[in-house]
Amino acid sequence: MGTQTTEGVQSVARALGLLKILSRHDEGVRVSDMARESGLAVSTTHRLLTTLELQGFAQFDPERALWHVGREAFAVGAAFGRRHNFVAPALPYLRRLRDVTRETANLGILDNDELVTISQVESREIMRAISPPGGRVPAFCSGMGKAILATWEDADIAAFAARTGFRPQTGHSHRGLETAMADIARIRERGFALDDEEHVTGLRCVAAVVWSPQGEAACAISVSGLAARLQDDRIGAIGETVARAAAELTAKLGGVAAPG
Amino acid sequence: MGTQTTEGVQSVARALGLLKILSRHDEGVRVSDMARESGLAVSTTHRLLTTLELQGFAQFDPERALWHVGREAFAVGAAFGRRHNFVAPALPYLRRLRDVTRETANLGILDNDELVTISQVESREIMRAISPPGGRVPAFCSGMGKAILATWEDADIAAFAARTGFRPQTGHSHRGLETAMADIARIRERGFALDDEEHVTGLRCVAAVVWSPQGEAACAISVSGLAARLQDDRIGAIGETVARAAAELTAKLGGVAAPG
DNA sequence: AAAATATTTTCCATTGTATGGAAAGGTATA
DNA sequence: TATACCTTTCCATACAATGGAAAATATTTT
Repeated sequence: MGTQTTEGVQSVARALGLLKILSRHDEGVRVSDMARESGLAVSTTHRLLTTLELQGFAQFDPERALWHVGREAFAVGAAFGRRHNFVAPALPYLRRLRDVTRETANLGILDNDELVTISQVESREIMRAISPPGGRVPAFCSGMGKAILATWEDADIAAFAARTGFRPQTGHSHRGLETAMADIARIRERGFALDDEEHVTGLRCVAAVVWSPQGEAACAISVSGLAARLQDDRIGAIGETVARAAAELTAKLGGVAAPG
Repeated sequence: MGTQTTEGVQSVARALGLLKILSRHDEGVRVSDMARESGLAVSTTHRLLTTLELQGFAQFDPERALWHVGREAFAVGAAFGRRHNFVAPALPYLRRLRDVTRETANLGILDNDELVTISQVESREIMRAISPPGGRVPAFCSGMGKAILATWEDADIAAFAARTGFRPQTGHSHRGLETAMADIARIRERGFALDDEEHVTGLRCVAAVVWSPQGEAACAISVSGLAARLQDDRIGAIGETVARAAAELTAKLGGVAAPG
């Protein structure tokens, strides 16, 4: 029996899984706990960790017998950050958004059909922002996701919906193409997207798209906060503020809005 | 024949190697080039890349048929950054060092018996700093490395030297314990270390250690520049400047210099 | 201090899984 | 259209990954 197409190369998938577990435990993890959490045999876990260590992706603290993420993982991850180098120039804009609105400002990209929050201003720590769960959201349940989708051709959006489904997160989430496209139309018209408790109940989010030099959506920025505070009468003004910040960031990055 | 103890689990080591290659090519790499660079069969390379992609560690751009580092690598690498969270608070001090000395300011840690430069002010990009080759240096050939070693017990330094050797990089590098310990003694006395073209010919570096709250060396900071510019008459003043910055950073981090 | 318990690390035969050649399926270039 | 190059899939084979068990360590209990 050869390679499983669903999982890829078994040992590699397992090792990467261990790496993910390590990244969730800043305080360090013991081999036996790793084995428990991953469901692998202790000996297998140990052998995979040793391999990760030999390559610098894991780090073992012999004093406390704890495993950590290693420097190579950092070095490799840095390459991803470099490719998305709009993060650093975006920070001043996010900060200003935060200061003006007094709400949390976010930056996200569409990756692997989901919206990933890459940066967020409040903690001011870039790295911190990505890992917290909730960083990945189905695109249709996210203001930033919808803002990016709205830049696509209708046919592409429909194909995307057919492929990924809607995966509604709350009672407010889209669950059909008609209402979603109506929302998309409003986004195009207004120049910003509203996530009205579609991801988390009680949370609203106003987002606008940032364009790349290629005339495609590079990322989106947003302001998110409690629905109780982000009430309808503020949405228009905040939406315009976010859209303006997005336009400024687009200019700063040398981006251009797609024609049409 | 079972697992090779030198390499660990073969497929995992290979996959991690591919990740490292990906991280060296921000512009993206094609499968066949990856195969060439790694020495693996094309089909094997493709299968491993697919596995990495399934786990989010690699990303495939179907338009251009190019492979990139994926978001999970970023998320996992972020965990390493979090553990070494003295990087962010150090930046203002590094900037000031750079401004005062007009030379490059660096921050490094001892990891895996080598000195790894984690951050460096000039580009202001934290992430950029770690990847460039030269980031890893044998501890005895580095100002920061020697500054950290100088905080250890003599016996520990000797054991370290016995274990790792000196691995001299230039004609000026240490290659014996006697001269190295004499250097260490001078470092302890003056409060800063001098790398006098011991790593790269023509490059000098002045470093001082930053202490952790546990009274151990947390990291080191340094100023590096051309030997032609960092001449003897400036070393004393720069050394004191670096040592002062290191002391301030230590205080900021709640660290304490070890007694004795 | 000694015994008991828990955890890490090594070993090894067995089997399942990773492998690379080859062929099929695509996409640019001439 | 034909040619060349590249990506992707398939498959029999052999080799490398596996997990149980034992050895070596560390930690806790008596």
